[in-house]
Amino acid sequence: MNIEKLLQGQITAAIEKVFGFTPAEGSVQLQQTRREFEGDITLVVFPFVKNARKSPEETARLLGEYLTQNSDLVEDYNVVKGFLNLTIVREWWIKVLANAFRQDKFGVTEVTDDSNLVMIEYSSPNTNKPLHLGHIRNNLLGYSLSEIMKNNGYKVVKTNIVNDRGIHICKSMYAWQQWGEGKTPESTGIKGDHLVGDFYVMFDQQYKKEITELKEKGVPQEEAENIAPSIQAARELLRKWEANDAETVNLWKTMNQWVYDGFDVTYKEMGVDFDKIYYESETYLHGKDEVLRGLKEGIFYQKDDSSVWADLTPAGLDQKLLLRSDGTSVYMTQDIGTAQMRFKDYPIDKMVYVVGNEQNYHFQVLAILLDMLGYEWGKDLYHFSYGMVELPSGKMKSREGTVVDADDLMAEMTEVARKMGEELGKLEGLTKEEADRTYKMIALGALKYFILKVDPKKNMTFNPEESIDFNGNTGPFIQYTHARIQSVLRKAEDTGISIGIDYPNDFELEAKEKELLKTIALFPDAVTQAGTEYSPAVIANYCYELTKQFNQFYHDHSILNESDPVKKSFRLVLSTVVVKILRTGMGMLGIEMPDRM
RNA sequence: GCCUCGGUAGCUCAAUUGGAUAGAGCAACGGCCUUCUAAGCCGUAGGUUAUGGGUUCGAGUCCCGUCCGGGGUACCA
Repeated sequence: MNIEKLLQGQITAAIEKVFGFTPAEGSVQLQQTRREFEGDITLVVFPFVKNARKSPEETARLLGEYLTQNSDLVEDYNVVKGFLNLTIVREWWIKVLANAFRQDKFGVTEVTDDSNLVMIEYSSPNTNKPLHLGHIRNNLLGYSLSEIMKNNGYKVVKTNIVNDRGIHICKSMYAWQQWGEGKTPESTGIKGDHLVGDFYVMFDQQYKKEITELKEKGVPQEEAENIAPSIQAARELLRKWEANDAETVNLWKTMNQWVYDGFDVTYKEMGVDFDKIYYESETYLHGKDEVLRGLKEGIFYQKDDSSVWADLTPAGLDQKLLLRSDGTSVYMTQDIGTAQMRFKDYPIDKMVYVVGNEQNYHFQVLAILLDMLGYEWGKDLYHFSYGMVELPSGKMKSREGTVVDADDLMAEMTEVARKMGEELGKLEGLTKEEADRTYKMIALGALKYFILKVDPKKNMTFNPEESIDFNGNTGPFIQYTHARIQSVLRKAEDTGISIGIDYPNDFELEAKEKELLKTIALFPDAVTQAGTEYSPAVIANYCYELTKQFNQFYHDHSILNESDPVKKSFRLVLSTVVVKILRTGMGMLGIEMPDRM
């Protein structure tokens, strides 16, 4: 039950009664009362002053007077300029707490058999190099979004399309053939994805060298890029692969497997997973079939060089290539095939692609193409377009060695967490395993929160020089508060205090307690908003706000040493509910909450 | 060139979608541990919201211009 919705109805009725007109749809605007003013909920009265034919102050005063007299929710009011600040009866806030305490899953919508199914694609790596910071943002957003949708009552299928095929992996394969000396992850002790990535770098160095040499001989840049022996060799591998050459396919399988094994470790460390994995090598042929069908049905057209194109000028766009002149497929072809397979495999109500904003155009086109091909769900696909992660020096560039490696970053953060934890010496009673688990929890909490608290649509800056904070508006701050509450609750349990949710009529709330209750009451709205806006940041900011509120309360009022048993009981309920919300909320960000730290 | 997204405190980010005196954290400075975990709490300082106009009771938010930056505009993905 939502206080604003209830009030909206009462205020509409009040306006009709007091001023004799019906307010326009959506004109009853309610907001949280700012902390510097008295009151809980504020009505903006400007939209009504014209019809009320009174000054803003007078309009507000008359409404406030009426509501205080006639509403069971409003116990007092005050007017500041055109703002009517309403004080909600104390019983309401107590009821909110009791509700949250009793409910098994406060603030979330449970999934039922009738729930809509949303498929969320995220991660979708190339298999020629290890995951980096950019992938981390993608993975964290995708995982978090999945959790948020689940908590908004959707069935969720998490999916990953692995780009296992193409010129990029052939480059690593060629380099391995040239300079690999039979090296494997086992023989070198190097994680598979990193090993393959090393060869990709080797290829690039060789390729660059060849281009330079050719240019010195007077070959123009563009031609040099095209005829360099290494790129020719890589292309030859791609041709052999497409022709199903046994040796090539074997090497491809072997090296991809190294990468998958490496990715598995990274995903596990990051705490993300998938329900269904698609491989481009299996979907691209379906895409090709679809494009050829489109050609036969006159939806697409062919040029003299036999390349296949779509005419998107009716949609205000350009011409788009779908098959190369040599018949091989492009990125778009593959995505058409993947989409088709997915809709065959699952009863998808909504398809979400978690892909960076550099591909906005691609997904705009994909939606149109699917629509042209006759899939009614095509235009409904949702591109969850997020911003890039930049370094203080600008964009990350793998060639310049400025990429922040995912494995390294997580390991470094864990070390920082360990050092700090050992300095503070708070985990002394724990076994080494428990302490290690906690340090990892804190490190990942810091990293995940740092990334997810930012509006996903915006670019963000990451400075690898300054390690991520553990104080202030951070994951560990919230984790720490959770651990402190758990500690109090453990002690309460040990002493066998009974906690109840029935309070006498004269039970008074402290100011900090009421602030906390108001914030608790907002949790369901935050979950809903995060779902409709596809925004983990909404959850992160909410959790921070709640945590801050709790810490202020915790600082000012003792829980276990409170002499009044009713107050003590009330505060324990309050603490229990905060723990519950933080676990649910941070869970939606993929962040675990330690009981000690 | 064209399309598109953005510019908020020294730094990293908010701002209930057009509402009150633009808020947090970090960094700086000053307080608070004999008391439920100080990874905490309180305070000081920090802003012409890139810039010029417009719309209205009200603009960081909407419209137009200018400047600066990102991305896209590939027979790359």
